[in-house]
Amino acid sequence: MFSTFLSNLADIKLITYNISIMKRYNPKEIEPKWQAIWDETNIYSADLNSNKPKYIAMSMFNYPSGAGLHIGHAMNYTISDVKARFKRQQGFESYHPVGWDSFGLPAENFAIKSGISPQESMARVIPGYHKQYKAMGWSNDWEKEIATHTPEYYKWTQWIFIELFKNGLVYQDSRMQWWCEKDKTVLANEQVIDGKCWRHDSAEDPLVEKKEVKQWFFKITDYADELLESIDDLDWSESVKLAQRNWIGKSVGAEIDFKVKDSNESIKVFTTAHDTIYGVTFMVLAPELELVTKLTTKENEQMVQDYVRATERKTEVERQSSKEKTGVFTGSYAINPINGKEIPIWIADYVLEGYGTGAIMAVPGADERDYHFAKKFGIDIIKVTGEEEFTNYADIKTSLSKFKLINSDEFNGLSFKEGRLKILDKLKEQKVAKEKVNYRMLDWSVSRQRYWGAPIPIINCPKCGPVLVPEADLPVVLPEISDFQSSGDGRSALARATDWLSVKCPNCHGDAERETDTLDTYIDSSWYMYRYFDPRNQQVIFDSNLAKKWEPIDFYNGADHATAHLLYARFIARFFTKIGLINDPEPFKQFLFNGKITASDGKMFSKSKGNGVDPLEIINEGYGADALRTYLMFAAPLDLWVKWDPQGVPGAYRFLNRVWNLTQEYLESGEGSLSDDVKIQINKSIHSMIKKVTEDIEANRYNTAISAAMTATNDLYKIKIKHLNKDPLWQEALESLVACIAPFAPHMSDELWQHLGHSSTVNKDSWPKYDEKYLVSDSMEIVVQVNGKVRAKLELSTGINEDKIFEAVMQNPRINELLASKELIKKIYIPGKLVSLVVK
RNA sequence: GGGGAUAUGGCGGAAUUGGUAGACGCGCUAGCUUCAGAAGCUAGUAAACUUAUGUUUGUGGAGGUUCAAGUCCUCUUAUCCCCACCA
Repeated sequence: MFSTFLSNLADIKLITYNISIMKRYNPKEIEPKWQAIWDETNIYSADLNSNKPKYIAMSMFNYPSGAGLHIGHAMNYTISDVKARFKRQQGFESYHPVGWDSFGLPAENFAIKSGISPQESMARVIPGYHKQYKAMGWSNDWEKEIATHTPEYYKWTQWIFIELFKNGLVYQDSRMQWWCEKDKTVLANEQVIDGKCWRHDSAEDPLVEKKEVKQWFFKITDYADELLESIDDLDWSESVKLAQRNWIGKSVGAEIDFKVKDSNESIKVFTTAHDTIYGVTFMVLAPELELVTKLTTKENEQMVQDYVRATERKTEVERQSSKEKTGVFTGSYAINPINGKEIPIWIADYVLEGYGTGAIMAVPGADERDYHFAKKFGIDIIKVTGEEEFTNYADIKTSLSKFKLINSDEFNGLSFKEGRLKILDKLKEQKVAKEKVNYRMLDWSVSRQRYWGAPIPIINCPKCGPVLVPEADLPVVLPEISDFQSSGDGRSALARATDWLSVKCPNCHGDAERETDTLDTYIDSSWYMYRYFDPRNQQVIFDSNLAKKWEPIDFYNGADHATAHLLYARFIARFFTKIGLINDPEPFKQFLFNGKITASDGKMFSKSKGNGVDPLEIINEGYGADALRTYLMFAAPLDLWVKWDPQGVPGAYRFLNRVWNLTQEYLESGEGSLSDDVKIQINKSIHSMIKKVTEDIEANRYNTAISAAMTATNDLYKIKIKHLNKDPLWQEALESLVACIAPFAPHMSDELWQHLGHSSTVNKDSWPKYDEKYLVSDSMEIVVQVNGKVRAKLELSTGINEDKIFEAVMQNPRINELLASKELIKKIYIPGKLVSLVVK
């Protein structure tokens, strides 16, 4: 498709039209030329100490893989690049940073297979990206490039671990963790998707398992409330804000102790409906709880053990897919603190270890799941709420307070609301309950049994236990090794790096060993935006004053990582704020969750399917980066998914070509001047374009910004047929047009800007201003509707008053005809727009 | 099961927030140019009817509010996304 067109393009005959003598648009020539000039002049290097107002726009940084740049990257980084360029042209000190999220599993897996170390593959792969990023025309500041796998960077990732530790936000715990047999590593909950590892989720991949592992945790739950509450004020895509709220999953309720009969044990439960406590007819523990063994009686031991084992073998998917309730009785009873009733204690897999306390008070009279369980096992069901008479359905929906408690002794007749307060008071008096807020979000497990990450700065001493590496000894450099396979005992390949492993305890100076776990790579990406403010600092993580000047990130975008990454980054920012490094607890002022690009059939692009579109191929074929960029930004609103249209890039190319040719024709036009009439037309067209493009880029409506530039180009084409000459207004019009498309097509714009006589670049301080006075015209079109239907359009002068307008309407022959022998009941005038007449 | 979003020509999508539906682009049609193709330029392109000025219908479906509804309200259908035995 492309090749037919382009082979022709290449040997285009210079005989058509009158462009024979003028330069033709050839991206293959001008794009590398300008990329070299930008490189030499360093024009995209931001002066962080500048007095200009600052602006920083960035997309989520890239994981460098052998596959190189794909069309999804082209989408993401062009979005932030357009924003950065727009602001740069507007006179901001605009910073479009670049970096590499270069730690992580793919490079390590590749190393295991190939024997090529991750350090080496990064050294090979990253320079390739440099070329590709430049070929796309992205205005990155290469002087401040960072990569998370360099000791200069991960020294500070380790430093963050130490600071969090010193502030009581790090702890070690043994947990049953998801374990990926293929990667030989534990996984965070969010890395388990449909029961499989997020990196191994195809049909033939194994399901994840649970394994007990000692791990380090960050106490992100300490910040749960703050993180939740401040979501409201963020200028972020709504879907992402919602995902964050759900992820944190706050619920307000109570924690209640149930004593176990004939035992010193008690069962703590979390409930949001303590008002139903009179309806509790049994307790359920998650099978994994330690308490289960203690509460199981001799007679039930075998049955319980069998059930627990069966549950362990079940995957999360199996547990969730079967709605049929299963469970066994432990043989023990608990005492309901509100009325002293004995209630049987069961275990069942519908209660999850990880949520709340892992135990529930079951109220089959109120909860559907408990109801099904009770039905199946013949347990009592007590109804504890009754309804008042309702006159309509809406009342039931809107007013829970109309439900009254029943079967609840002294609380009978109270509404839910009152019952909640009074029942809780009574339980609190007995000291068996307290208000409790529960979160779905758990603490952040940061240990990974992998090689290719930042080593955890901990030394395990047989005498002193885990001891922090002293700050002066940072970074704990990842040793270069040759066998990257996990040690197989659950530890990373680092366990075999014996020289590196043995070390003296900083505390007692006895023999000790380094921690062999590395840090979750999400930590690397949770603070990188701040390192951009001071990427070469060896003394501190970053200059706090610079960070305070440049925070927050004004514009951030990405098509993935809507929950984990953004939540972790917000957590770290809050911590940085607490320790005084920065002032703003929110790292990203604006976040755009942009759509992805798929193949024409709506399926994801993938190498294996062979349906990929290579951005560089399109550039090299002759359409150029400018046309590709313009198409990607024009195809749809940024938050929608785009289906790749093979005709899209040629279409964008055609538009750029029109702008190019128009400029060339102007440059070759003769002396002359324009009539006032034509001047009004040109001014109106150009100034409304400037207004629309300015507002639309600001509001992330790139597609309509580009269409406004197209409309103006079309207008100018119509005018130029008869009125093209060297009048200064033509110069001004073309400069405005070129400047307005520069964020999308920066190479061509710089070339044309030069043709138009500028020695400076269009990419700085060139944004045109519009003047409202050109947008108003002295006539207006008034639409006349009769009974809601458009029947006439009148061209009237703007100064005319309402009476005169109606007069003009009535004089219109067509309207006259329609009103004949009808009675005019109502007339409405919407200023400057329309007249609506109602007749009978 | 819960929550959210979307639905407009042959296609991607516009629509000043209740005021001329279909901007802009793709595709298609015709004309010019060309040996020819491609590119370029000009014009047309929601549907049906009409010689024509025009008329009627039309924003997933059914109702409603209004002088006026793609936009607001009620119900409904389909698609997509997120969360999911969350106590």
